[in-house]
Amino acid sequence: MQVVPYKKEGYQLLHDGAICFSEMHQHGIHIDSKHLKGEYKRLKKEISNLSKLLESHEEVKIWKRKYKDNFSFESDVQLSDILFKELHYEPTKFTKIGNPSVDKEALSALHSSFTDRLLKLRFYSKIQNTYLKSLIEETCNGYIHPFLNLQTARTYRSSGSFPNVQNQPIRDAEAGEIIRKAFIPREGRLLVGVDYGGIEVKTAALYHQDPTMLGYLRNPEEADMHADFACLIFKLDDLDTNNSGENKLRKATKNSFTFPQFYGDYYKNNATVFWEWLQFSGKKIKRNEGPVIRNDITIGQHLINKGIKNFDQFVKHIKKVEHDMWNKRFPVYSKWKDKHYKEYLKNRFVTILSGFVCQGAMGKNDVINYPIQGLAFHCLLWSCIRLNKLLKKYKMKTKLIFQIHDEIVADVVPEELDDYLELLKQVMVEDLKTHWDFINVPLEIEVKKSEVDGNWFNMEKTMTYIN
DNA sequence: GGAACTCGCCAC
DNA sequence: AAACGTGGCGAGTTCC
Repeated sequence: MQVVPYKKEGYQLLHDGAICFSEMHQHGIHIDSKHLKGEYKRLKKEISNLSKLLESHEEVKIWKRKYKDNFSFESDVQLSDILFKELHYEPTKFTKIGNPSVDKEALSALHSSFTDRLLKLRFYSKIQNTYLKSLIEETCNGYIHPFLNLQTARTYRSSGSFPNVQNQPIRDAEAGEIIRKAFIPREGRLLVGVDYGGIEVKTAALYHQDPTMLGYLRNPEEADMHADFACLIFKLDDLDTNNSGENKLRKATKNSFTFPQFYGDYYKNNATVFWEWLQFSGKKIKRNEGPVIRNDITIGQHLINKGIKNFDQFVKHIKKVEHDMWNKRFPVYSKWKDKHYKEYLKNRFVTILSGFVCQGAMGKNDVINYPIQGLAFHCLLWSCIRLNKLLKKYKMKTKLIFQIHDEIVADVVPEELDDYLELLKQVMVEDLKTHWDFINVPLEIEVKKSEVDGNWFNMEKTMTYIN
């Protein structure tokens, strides 16, 4: 599989992008070394305490007896051997090549104090070895200078390395706090992050032009796609986003159904993920389970009232919603996917609107996803290049420092903050649409900022802007 | 002692 | 018929 620019425009984008990223690389990110070293020490102690506690478990005694000097808590091979061969636990999950899995899900399923403790150790070890350690190693005179690569991803997205700034923890609050507090602005400055809202859904629409989807994107005040799907899935007449339980259902729908469907997932997986989200304990739905919705009833009770009493019935229902999604709600999107894939089978390549060709052996999901994902990133790349040029042109001291696919982070001088925000609006929302006139949906940016001398963990939402 | 592999897990 | 897209990286393991 190969991706190449096929228009001069595509080539130019990468050329300018490489220069821009190399300047961001030179700018570097200010790092709180004291915080890093303190946390590293703290976790070392934490891990050592957990190790000691683990020694008392029967499983570890057997493990150590068998592996002697080679024993390691980090060895999945050893762990798998002890649990499933020595102790004869029943595996619930298997790896790609068919070995019993010892990932988080598999270990949690064993419900033992030993595996719970081991998972905790593994979590701290991940933070320590993957994040703290590499940040400490890469820090030079108080700064890291991470690489942002344009030559590696099949989709012509970017990647990051030494260290990879694109996968720093955030979803887990504890890990996020430990790591992101180390990312700080230059003295007397603040960090400002800006990201494009829903950019992949929008770039998809630029290809398929489904009228229903265009409607959602053009009327964000009146139409809410995720809420609409939540209503279908949970058999609700409408959804009240001010009700916290119902808002949870909307979020679960977005993460367990709508987005996975766009990436090419299917109803059976969706249903399984929903079960986790809703925290349903067994196959049979119980009256007292799940988030509480209006009139103080649980979603468990509500589903039972609507005739969905167990997992199998729920799966069948999701299958129906999936069918409705692609055949009734988004038939034009659906037809585009088929047509686009057939064209690939005929030509053996597909093009990206920003001026690239994807060619070679690809699966159906790849053929559909690459042009969408690539173009979404190219929107950000174009903005990065333009912003960087204008900051230099206006002789501003504010610097772009890194980028995460649909987000740009800058180190901002407080006196320049308002000007920088204006630049963001102008470039990311207005100028990009002029540059690529095929963008016929509104663009939206969301801006977060830290305090002056703050950090990347404590970011506060400051502005959204839609055109 | 390094290359290539597996597995697990972090991000968008 | 098939079944979630893109990456980086650490630790352990195996092979040469």
